[in-house]
Amino acid sequence: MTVSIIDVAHAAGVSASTVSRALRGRPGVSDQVREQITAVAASLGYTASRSASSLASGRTFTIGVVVPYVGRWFFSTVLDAAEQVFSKAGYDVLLYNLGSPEARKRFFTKLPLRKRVDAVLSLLIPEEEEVTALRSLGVPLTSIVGGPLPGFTVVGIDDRAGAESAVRHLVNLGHRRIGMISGSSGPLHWTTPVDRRQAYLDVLADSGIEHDPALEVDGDYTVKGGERAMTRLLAASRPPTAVFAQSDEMAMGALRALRRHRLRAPDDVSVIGFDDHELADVLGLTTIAQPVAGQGAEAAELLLRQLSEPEAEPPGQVRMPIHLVLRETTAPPNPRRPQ
Amino acid sequence: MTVSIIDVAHAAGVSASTVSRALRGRPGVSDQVREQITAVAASLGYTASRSASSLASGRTFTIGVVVPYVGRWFFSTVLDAAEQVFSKAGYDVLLYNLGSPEARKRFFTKLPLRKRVDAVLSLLIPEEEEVTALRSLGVPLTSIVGGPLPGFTVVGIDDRAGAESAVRHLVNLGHRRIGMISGSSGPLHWTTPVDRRQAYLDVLADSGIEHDPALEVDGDYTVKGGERAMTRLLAASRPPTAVFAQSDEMAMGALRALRRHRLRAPDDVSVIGFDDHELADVLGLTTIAQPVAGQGAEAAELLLRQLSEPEAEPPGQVRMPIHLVLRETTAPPNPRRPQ
DNA sequence: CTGTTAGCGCCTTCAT
DNA sequence: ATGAAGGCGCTAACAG
Repeated sequence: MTVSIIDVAHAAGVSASTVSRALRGRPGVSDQVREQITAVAASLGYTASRSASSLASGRTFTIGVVVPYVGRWFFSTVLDAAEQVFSKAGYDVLLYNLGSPEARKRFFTKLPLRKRVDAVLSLLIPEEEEVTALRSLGVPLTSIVGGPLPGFTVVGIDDRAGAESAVRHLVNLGHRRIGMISGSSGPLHWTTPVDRRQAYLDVLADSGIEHDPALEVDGDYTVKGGERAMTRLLAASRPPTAVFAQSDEMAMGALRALRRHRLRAPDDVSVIGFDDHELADVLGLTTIAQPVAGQGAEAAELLLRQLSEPEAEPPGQVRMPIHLVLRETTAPPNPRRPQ
Repeated sequence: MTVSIIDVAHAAGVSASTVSRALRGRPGVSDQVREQITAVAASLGYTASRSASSLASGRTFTIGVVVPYVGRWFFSTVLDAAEQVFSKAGYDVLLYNLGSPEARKRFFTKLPLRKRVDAVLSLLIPEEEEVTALRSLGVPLTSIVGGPLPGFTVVGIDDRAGAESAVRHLVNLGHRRIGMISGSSGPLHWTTPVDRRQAYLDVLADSGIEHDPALEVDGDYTVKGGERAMTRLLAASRPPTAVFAQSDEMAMGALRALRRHRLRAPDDVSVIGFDDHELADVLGLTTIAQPVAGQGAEAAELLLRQLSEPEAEPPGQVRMPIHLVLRETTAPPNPRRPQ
């Protein structure tokens, strides 16, 4: 039924080994024969069975990509970029979407990618035992987001610096009551919320502004959470005149809450986000831009390099640049409103 | 190095075939032996090599998912839902992201999923030759979006009905000059833009409104395109008082254009979208909601059913329900503005 | 119920 | 530069 390497060999009048060598560009085949074999293979529509070649060679030419939520903009954007790099290099992508706790547990106990992948790209921050499980695969590991992780190449941004410029921007505009909508903590290695919070505290202290715990609210990294958080901030005895949201999606929720309260940004409250979400521009949201697709592509390339040069010491951590994008949701505090 | 089925067999004092049978839940193994083997396998951390078992059995337990742009909300949402269904059933997902024309051509000529998948879920509308290529795989095929396709199970919505209720909503509000931001045509089987346009024309005719070609502009299914389209509509000699955008992302672009022109929805122009994008709520966008994740899950389940019941005739087409979601961007035409 | 015997399709020595 | 033989790890028939 389906055409095998032997069919090609017969049709070309050579042995299977020669076909194998020829098609994979290995030395030991005369140019003429190689050309002929290539032509025959094409005309027969031959493709080597991945199962068979993996079994024989030990290489799978596929990369496992582990994602917490494919549906979220950040992750799908990273995945998109990474997949392009992998497929261009001839690698397939096995996707594992670990949104629910059950899916996640199932994945790490059964570890379906054992013997199935040449490398793993993780877009989630693994817990302690998950790290161990991944390491046991014995393949190169790269991760996006999060702090340094022994045995992993981590691609990310400087969260501290990003959050600093966000808060400093608000301070420079003249704000003194600055709220923060933060992300929930999560796993141990998930340093992002911690770093961004520390930067917030540092800039406040540096500017001689007293920190008011009432102005810090959790927004769960979601639009809905951001909306709830802003609602709580507005209900404070002395509401903030500006808010730093640790993600654009939470910032969008905050804008939504403002609209619901017949308030506007930046007239009543300034809002700055973090990420430069594809729709931040549509909403006119001022934010800290990070290269999302860029991180996916970079991580993928680093992984491929480890595959092609197994001897070379892989980088432990790579930082991508960030920058402030000024749009329309931040302005100096409104003098007509009470501070 | 890695533990094989023979290691387990030795450790358990049985043969490899018995281990194979026991672990896969096949009949012909006493409960006692099965239990013991399961325990031994677990303690050794054994997982069957997918390559080897696929090669021997012909089954791969993996599904190929083909996507035009993983980065776009609609597709990543469908993918998210489908992946969950597949992985719960013990299937892995091989992802192919075919954004660029080169990637797409490469995919359909090399057809890397030959002999690698048990079924294919396509989120793109295949061209004529692409349909042939997919059929040649000899596995069940399901597709999301698009018209009926022989040999495929197609899951989708009633585009006609959806667009009809959108336009009718505008008419009912009293609008007579109704613009449309449409999606570009694309491949032959891509009936969505055609259907939605036809519904637009039908409702206009049905309401005794003359169709003005100047009020129809292409928005390319993107935010930017929607913005450009709305800008053109506003420049018309007699601009529309309401606009139907064939997707929420184009509608968001339209809202952006309005803001840039110091206009507002619905005060100056009403805007209705299509999809119920996750951020439609944030923007207060009135729209036609379609079950996006629902379609992904449904398609995945139909595929699994075909796998478990190969005899049964698969459904040719499945329609999911849609409904109008009233929010804040539509209202009766403003009497203070000239029609 | 369990073990034995052949492959699945390819890659990799080792000869020639 | 090429061919022959063996094996990758597992499953599926066939015996017992």
